[in-house]
Amino acid sequence: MRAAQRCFARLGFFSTTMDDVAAEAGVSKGTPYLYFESKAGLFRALYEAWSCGLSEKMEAALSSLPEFERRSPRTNLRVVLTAIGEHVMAEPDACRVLVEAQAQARQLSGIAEATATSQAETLASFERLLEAGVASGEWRLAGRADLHARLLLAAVYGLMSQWHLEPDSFSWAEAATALVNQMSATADASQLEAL
Amino acid sequence: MRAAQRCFARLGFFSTTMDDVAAEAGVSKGTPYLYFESKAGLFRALYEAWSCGLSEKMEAALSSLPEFERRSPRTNLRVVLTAIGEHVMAEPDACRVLVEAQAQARQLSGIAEATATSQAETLASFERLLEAGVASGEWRLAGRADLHARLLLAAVYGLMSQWHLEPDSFSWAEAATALVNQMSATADASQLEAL
Amino acid sequence: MRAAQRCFARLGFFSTTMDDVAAEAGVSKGTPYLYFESKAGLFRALYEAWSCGLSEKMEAALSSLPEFERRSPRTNLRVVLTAIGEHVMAEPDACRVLVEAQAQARQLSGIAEATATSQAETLASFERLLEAGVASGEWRLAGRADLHARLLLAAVYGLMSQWHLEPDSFSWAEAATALVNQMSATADASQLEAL
Amino acid sequence: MRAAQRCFARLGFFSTTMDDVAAEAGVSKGTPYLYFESKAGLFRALYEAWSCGLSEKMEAALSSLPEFERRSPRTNLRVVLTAIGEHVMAEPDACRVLVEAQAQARQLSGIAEATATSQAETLASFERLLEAGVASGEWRLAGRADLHARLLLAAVYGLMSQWHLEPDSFSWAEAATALVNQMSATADASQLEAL
DNA sequence: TATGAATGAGAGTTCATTCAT
DNA sequence: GATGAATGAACTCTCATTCAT
Repeated sequence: MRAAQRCFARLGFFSTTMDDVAAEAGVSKGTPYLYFESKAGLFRALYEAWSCGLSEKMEAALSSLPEFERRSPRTNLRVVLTAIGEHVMAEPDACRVLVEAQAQARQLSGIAEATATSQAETLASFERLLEAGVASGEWRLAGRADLHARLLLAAVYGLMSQWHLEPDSFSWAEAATALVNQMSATADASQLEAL
Repeated sequence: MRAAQRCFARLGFFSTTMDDVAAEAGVSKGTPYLYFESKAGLFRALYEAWSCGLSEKMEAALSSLPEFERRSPRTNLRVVLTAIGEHVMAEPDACRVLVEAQAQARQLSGIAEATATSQAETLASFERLLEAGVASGEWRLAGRADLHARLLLAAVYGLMSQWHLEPDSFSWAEAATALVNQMSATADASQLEAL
Repeated sequence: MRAAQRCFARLGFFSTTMDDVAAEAGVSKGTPYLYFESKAGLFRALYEAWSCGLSEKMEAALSSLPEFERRSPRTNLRVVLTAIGEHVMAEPDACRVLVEAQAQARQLSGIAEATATSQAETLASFERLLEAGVASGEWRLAGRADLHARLLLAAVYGLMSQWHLEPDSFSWAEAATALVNQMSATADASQLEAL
Repeated sequence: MRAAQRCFARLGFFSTTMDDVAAEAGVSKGTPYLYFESKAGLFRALYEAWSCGLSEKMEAALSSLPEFERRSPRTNLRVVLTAIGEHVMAEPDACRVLVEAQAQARQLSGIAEATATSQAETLASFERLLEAGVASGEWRLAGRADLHARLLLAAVYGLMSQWHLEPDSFSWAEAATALVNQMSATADASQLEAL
């Protein structure tokens, strides 16, 4: 029942009651318990579904294209960020669930591990992407790929966070482009410096 | 009672009970109500205290130095990011409160406005900073100062968010340096392009 | 749950806890809230049920008899007072609820209007009754039907009030008879005076 | 501190807090406890003061006049009812306290006995008054002096009760006159019947 | 499979009362 | 005598969860 997502997105985990969820889904109070162990379990399921979806989309966006290695790292990064943006904008409610899950990770049983895993995955993806750029010789990051990956992750998470509060305050596409430019410029600058 | 901060930081707003707060503070259940209207009021007070402190530190870090205009924008940015980092690291619990407040802004009565205000302020600070760099002729951002300010904000918030989950997973100082470098490189690149 | 009535009757609205009510009803703490919005709502429901019942009984006692107009006003009044007496004695606990509701009308949200309405109704009933007696030519009240109606109401309420404190201190039937006699004598005296 | 009276009159015993009382009196929270044992004690003191005052006024109104025995029972009754009316209208707040005390007598520790005593006294006063009328030969009540005394008490209490809810809904003076007339007419009628 | 009445632990909050100053 | 900060028991109400139907 992904109608529960709407509730969590609207009210947050703690302010949503199971009655809300049941009502939104058009079923009775006991029904959700037939499919989910508990409120927390339901939330976790939602979180996991979407964060897996995000990972998959990212991977798909990259690896499904045959000439991955030969494309410029700029393009690769843009593809990934665009995939994220599309995923976010396709399901704003899921995005809100994710933002809350991340912020509450330490309080929500079972979420902590899930977010840790998911973050680590995303971080690794970014890192691979950056290192591929370095390996191709086009970028130079002076051994800080992990640091820049983390900055990317931070920026992406920060953008999602702002976006869930005020969806119209900025354009994901522009922000993504700017992020790509920053990263490129940084890599190029390192290049120049190194010369 | 900033001992309440520890509770909120440890358990989050909703999982913290007023009994927890009272016990942590070593007083009895009714006492917090002598100083704060409600649980939400207490949380709001904590949030506001720290986010004001943050603004002040940022402003102080910049404006107290006489030669603001003549310093390089790189330095200015570093000073600000360092001030933020120090504030965060000085009071990790407060930082956690802020991260939660931001994520829960729509559910916590009175917090929504406060976070909006605080974000807008920070955004404006960053924008002024970037524009000063542009005005000095050292930086060039092709009229996207607001966009880059938002990216900065996103990155900072994202870093805080990661840091509150795993304080030791990266170094604030390094991340700040990298951020400064990114911004500089971006500005320089725009410079070059424009030539 | 009219078992709640027993609690309110025994302890009064403020000294009764919802736990008391639940225990008396043999259900658990939360159950009453499935049927009543709040403690005040429960009380109001009880009050309204009984005061409606009272009105109905009064009306029924009078109007169901076909020869209303032709009976002596003495008889009519006695019928009404007897109906009240029976209602009171049938449910002493409800009577106590009513007495408290009346006395606390200004403090109990929602009760004020209800009591005002209920009193106005009863007053109007009494007035109609007295005026019917006047109209029939048997009684004469020199245009003070409203005043005497109010005195009747006061006496009835005063009797209920005393009765709820000490049920055995007097006999409703005798008191009712005496009231009828007073009213008759008053009307007859006005008659005589007027000759 | 009779300023407490205002609070109890306005909000009722249970809805009045000791803070209200202290604030109304312009002293601090602890001060009332220097003069009264407890909230209930304060309430009791108020109740007793006024109900004693009422008794005294009634007695004074009657007995201070030398020719008590020779005056007509009509006049005596009117004097007493007028004394009550004046007492009520002089201190509406006290009247409200009394009405509540009566209604809550069974819940308010120490009030039950006080109201019982006070009611018994008033009842006895009325009875003496009626019996004096009988003894003088002017009235005849066929041995029901106690019953009529009780009706008088009920009417008086009922009037106070209505008056505290809507002070302007009727005139005490008129009501008192009507009551006197009722009683007289009743007595005269008994007289006639007996002839 | 689905229901929804019932549960009961536990939350936030109030307030009469105390007592060191 | 007067204060008012502190107490903590007790209250109303909520809601995740269960289970007989």
